[in-house]
Amino acid sequence: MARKPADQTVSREEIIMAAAEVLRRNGYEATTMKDIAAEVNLTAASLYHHFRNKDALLLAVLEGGIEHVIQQLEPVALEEKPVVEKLKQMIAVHIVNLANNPAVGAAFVFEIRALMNMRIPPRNGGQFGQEDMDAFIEKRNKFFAQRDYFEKLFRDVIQEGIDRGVFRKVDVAIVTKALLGAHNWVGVWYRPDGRLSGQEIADIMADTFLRGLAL
Amino acid sequence: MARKPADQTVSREEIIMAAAEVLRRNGYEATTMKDIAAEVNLTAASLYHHFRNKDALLLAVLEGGIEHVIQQLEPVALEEKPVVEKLKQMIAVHIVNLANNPAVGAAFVFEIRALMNMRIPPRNGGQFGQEDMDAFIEKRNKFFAQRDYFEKLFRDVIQEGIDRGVFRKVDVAIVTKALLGAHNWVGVWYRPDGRLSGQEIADIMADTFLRGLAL
DNA sequence: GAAATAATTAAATCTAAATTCGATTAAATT
DNA sequence: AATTTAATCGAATTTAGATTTAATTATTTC
Repeated sequence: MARKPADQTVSREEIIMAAAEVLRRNGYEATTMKDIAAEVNLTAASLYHHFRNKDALLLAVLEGGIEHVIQQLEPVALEEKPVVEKLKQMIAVHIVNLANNPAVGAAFVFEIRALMNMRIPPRNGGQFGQEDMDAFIEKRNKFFAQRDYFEKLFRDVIQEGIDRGVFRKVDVAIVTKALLGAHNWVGVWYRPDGRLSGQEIADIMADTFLRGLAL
Repeated sequence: MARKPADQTVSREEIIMAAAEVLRRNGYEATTMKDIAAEVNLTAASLYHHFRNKDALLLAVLEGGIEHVIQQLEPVALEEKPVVEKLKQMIAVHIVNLANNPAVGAAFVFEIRALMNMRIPPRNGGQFGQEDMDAFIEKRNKFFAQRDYFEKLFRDVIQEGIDRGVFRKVDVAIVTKALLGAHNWVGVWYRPDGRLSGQEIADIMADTFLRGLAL
């Protein structure tokens, strides 16, 4: 036989979402292609029709996540408006994102290391050609650049606040790491059925953090 | 042959430290027994003389870490002194710990999931008896209890500050998670050769956070 | 210094997981 | 309707890695 009779066909996007969810539960290394496939009612072999290999699938999860956040964050960060408002809104965007998709958020915290340490070419070599490797490495580097840019968006706004005399003179690098650490952790502990919504959590955190920055 | 001639014999503690370091680099699932063994100039087989299996080794890393922190944190948390001072000191203890041993700190952030999802008995079953499993599960539960207790120490001090009218009325659960998230992240980005010492980072973070709590 | 114990190793086992392959069916195009 | 392209599967391949075993040497202990 081949192909399940009555069932729907599965899209690339659906696989990425499913992968994120399985990754959240088990982590990259502990997740098997079979696990991911099962989540969308496919066999492991079928996944290779959509992604070159497991690494490419992880990268796709992370890429999708960062692009989505940056796309929402950038306009706010670059807008001309009071820094306090701006930062408050950025915090909300980030945390609400994390709450809406904790799986992707958790991947950010947990799986970036897997991406860093990834052996290229992959373990068994496979039919990976030089071009495949180059393409993968380029995508990966782009991802890291976006991650750094994401952090920079926050850092720059905090710096702007200091320059404008709205925030006190803090160590911007450290304070930014502290803020993002608090955020990232949300992706780890947040549960959709919890007491508070993403927006409520964001408000509490923004409030506390902004008081910490106030003169 | 057997046993290296002139070399020193390796202790359980040394293996635990080595494991933490390798874990920090690669993560639990991606770390092989061979990797850990190499770090202490042993073969993989030798590790089984010191630990029942890979899981037990991870548990030992985490156990050692939490016990060490709690041991330092508890006296401070339970001491009778101004809450502000107390919390400041607790933050310093935690962060300095993380900075002194980022490997263990990173294990906390990254590897707890591996411990949660761990299949007992382990993959190939091995010579694991019911007693072994029971012992492992008990140790694991104890670890989780300690982790919760650790978080409670911080939560209680923040609550105390509110009760005494020293801190404003914040959502204690969320604010505690935010604080610990910021801390945990230190274990991820901190580098011993970086610009600031653990104590300096702690001071900056404590300062910002305490202002966030102030009335 | 013999016997027990601790630490180590090489080699063998055993399994799970990534990936490939060839066949098959569905859907879209021409 | 014929052909191409997309999606799927089962089975085979390959490999790495955890764990076991049996042997070897070092260190205590009596």
